[in-house]
Amino acid sequence: MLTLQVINENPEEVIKRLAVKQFDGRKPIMQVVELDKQRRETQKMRDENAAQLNKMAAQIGAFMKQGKKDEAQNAKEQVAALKAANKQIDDNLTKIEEEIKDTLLSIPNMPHKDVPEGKSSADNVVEKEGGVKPQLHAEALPHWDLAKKHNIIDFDLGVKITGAGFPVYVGKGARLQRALIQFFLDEAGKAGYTEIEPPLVVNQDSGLGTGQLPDKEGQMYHVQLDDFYLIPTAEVPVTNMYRDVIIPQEELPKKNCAFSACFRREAGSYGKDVRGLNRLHQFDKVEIVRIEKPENSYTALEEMKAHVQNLLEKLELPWHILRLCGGDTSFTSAITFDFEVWSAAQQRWLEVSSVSNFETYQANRLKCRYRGDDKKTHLCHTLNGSALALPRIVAALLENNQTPEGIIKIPKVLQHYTGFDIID
RNA sequence: GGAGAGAUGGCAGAGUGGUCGAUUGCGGCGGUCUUGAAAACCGUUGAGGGUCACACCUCCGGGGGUUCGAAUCCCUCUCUCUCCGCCA
Repeated sequence: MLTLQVINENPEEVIKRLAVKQFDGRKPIMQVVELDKQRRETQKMRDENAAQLNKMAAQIGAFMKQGKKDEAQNAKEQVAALKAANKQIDDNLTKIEEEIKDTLLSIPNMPHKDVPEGKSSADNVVEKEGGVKPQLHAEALPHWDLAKKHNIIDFDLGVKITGAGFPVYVGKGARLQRALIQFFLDEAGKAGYTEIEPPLVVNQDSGLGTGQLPDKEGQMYHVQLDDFYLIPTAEVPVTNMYRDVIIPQEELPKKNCAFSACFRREAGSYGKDVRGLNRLHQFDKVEIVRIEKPENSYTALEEMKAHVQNLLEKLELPWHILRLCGGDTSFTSAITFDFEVWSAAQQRWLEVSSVSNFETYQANRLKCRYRGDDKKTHLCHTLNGSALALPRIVAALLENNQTPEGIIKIPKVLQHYTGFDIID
């Protein structure tokens, strides 16, 4: 969530920048400013009463010690009246604080100044591209047909065992998954990211910390018996490692990577967009997460983009980078770049990575801080990106690398991991 | 799952109703001494709110209660440890 400090400093500027995200912030921002003023006044009253009460309690203690029973009794009666008054103020203060928090939670992150105007994905800007789109032969198949033909991914079996969106990878298909995971983790390791194997279920506090809760409650699988949530991305457990932590500044940046299965309910999705591997309820992903000092976070963001680009180039896939417009940038993000790969048989781009800088928005909720040269605590910047999500990479690899001979070629860089160079 | 013990500042560990936001040790930081370092000695060292700055307020796992007054008593939740059982 945004900090009160930023909002109080220049509410008009905040409103203006939120408008880039197609968010009308006037009402909530002004409400926060007003509520915060009330909070300060109310707290002042409460504190003064509390100080008075503390003083009298100490006095009573002194009277008791000296055996002045009457004076003590007299003071006790005065305290009772004060206490009743303070209870009222205290309740009021709690109410105001809750209202401020709820309002703050309803306000999205401010977009960075480099985020382009725009309402929807149609307004995203292609920033950079690379690779060559392959020309497929006449009998080329989409990946779901290829998966069936070569018996490497069984969607029907997944439906039988669990339901739609939970494919079963078989033989070389399973091996390819493992190869990609290993490849991505190795590359992240080489780039200086410390590998984490996180829990796949998290508690409510963690969901709140990274912003999945309360607004995206319906998108996560909820284990009701224990009140746990299946993670939609490793970002959740990994970023929450730094919840309620003050990091010595010499330990920054924190660079972590993690492989995990990801679980998403994807309520409301349907149609051709969800065919085959295009959209799943369970999928594999390697995530990179960084905790940075504010002055370094945009350099870090560029490094992360370069890292993802490098992965796609090594996999020899046609790619491009989208700079998301305000309307398409997520609630918590200040700026986001999406990477898409060209799926030759489907003749469409598939999103395989999303790299974002959240600046202090997540850190404020997480209370993730560092101690600066001034010996004071400051909020960190948090960033994350997929590096990479598997299913659509697999879709593109299968489709783009199929040959007229009816085999699928494995990119060189993966052969060492798969142990085979073709799927026949 | 059964029985018991516990949760205090970066760590260790006192504190069982009154000036305790918390003894002490370690660690950290600053200084004295030293050519430099170590040792020794002195000082300092939690977070948040509030203020121009002070004052002041809140926080001893979370929530609630008793009391003029709670780290200390009561209720409740969560977590940790030990023993037993089960088990990849």
